[in-house]
Amino acid sequence: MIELRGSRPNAGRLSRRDELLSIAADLFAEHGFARVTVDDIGNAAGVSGPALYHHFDSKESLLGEMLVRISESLLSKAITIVDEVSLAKALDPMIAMHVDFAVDNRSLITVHFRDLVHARKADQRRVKDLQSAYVDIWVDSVVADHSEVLDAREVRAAVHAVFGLINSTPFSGRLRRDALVSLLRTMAVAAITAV
Amino acid sequence: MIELRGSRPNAGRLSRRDELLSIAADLFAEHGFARVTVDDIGNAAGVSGPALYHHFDSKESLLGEMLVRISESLLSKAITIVDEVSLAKALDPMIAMHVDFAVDNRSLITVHFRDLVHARKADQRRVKDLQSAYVDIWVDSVVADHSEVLDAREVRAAVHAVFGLINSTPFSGRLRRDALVSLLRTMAVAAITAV
DNA sequence: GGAGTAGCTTAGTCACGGTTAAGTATTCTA
DNA sequence: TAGAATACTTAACCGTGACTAAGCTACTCC
Repeated sequence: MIELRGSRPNAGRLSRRDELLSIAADLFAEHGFARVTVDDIGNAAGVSGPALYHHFDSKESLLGEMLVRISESLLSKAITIVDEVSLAKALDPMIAMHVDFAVDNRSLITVHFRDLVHARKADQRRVKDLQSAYVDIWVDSVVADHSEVLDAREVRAAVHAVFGLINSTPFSGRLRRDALVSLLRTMAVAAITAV
Repeated sequence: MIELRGSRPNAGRLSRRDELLSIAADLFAEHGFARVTVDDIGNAAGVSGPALYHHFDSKESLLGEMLVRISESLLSKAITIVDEVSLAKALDPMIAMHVDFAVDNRSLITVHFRDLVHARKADQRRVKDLQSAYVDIWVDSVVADHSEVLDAREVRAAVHAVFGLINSTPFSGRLRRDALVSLLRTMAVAAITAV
């Protein structure tokens, strides 16, 4: 049994940890967290099962880290945008940003709102808080862009609807990337503008 | 230990089977299929665990039936609409129908596209076929309503995006029912019209 | 060149939960 | 009123899969 361990000082540029996270994301997206075993993840990474525990406390904490990262990433991007342009002008670039993310990270999108229930309570809490902050920025941006008074709860529901629209990428089939991006942007703008 | 079995000849009007299906749907929606035990379902129904096996072959087949029912129900409603009005005029009523469904069945919506992976392969196949037929009707309706030639794959992606928009009801918070219905209809129409 | 450490291995252990077995009470039917 | 059918009960089984233990190898850094 010839092993080529060590012949790969860091094959890609991702740390082992990130590599596992990425591999696990694809597996979770395809089969669901509960249906993927620790051995599955190991095998897909070219190592065997329990090796995972040298990088993560548990299967659940791996999931937790994955989900928290996504939420943090989206939130930080939204904050950056709002820092660069005024709140009232932030909506379009945020739509563009979110569409890019959804198109380029279909697996993460799927896992994110399918397997959150499988994460630890504390991680769920953290993810929900981050999401909530993210939604707040969108809501504030929509409100800031309108002169008339809007019902905040209605805007919130509308923002969630737009997320639903954009996050449909896992079902979008094999459309050319730029065609999909342009389609989703157009639809998202039209939908939120109709409120 | 006093049992009131039999003092309830058919408490509601649902058969035991339907009652279990409904209870399980709520539990699955809240915790996810994999996190709900057979005992949980039994307890919530006032019976104990294995009683379930007098009504279903397995936990998985219960899920399968639940998912297939949803898909069948949506498809049959779409077919009814198309039978009543012309294909080109079917879109608005279909949006209204789908919105009503999504608003009134949040649990089912959640389970439907979160726990499909946990169903038997055969049930997954059936659900996907039904969904596909449902999407086809929408796509045909959109195409029929336009005089210019549309890219079918693009329309398909757009329809999925509208589903994502409408199916956001599990995240919509506590908005008045009619306000939510009207919001989602407006946004859906605007989104699909923008294509 | 030896020690630390990162990263892995295989061989278990152990709890959880779906499922089966076997038996009981109630209602329905001939 | 037998006895079939329905709907349940509790107790037990047992496969699966997360996780632990203990030990090996090969780099890196003084």
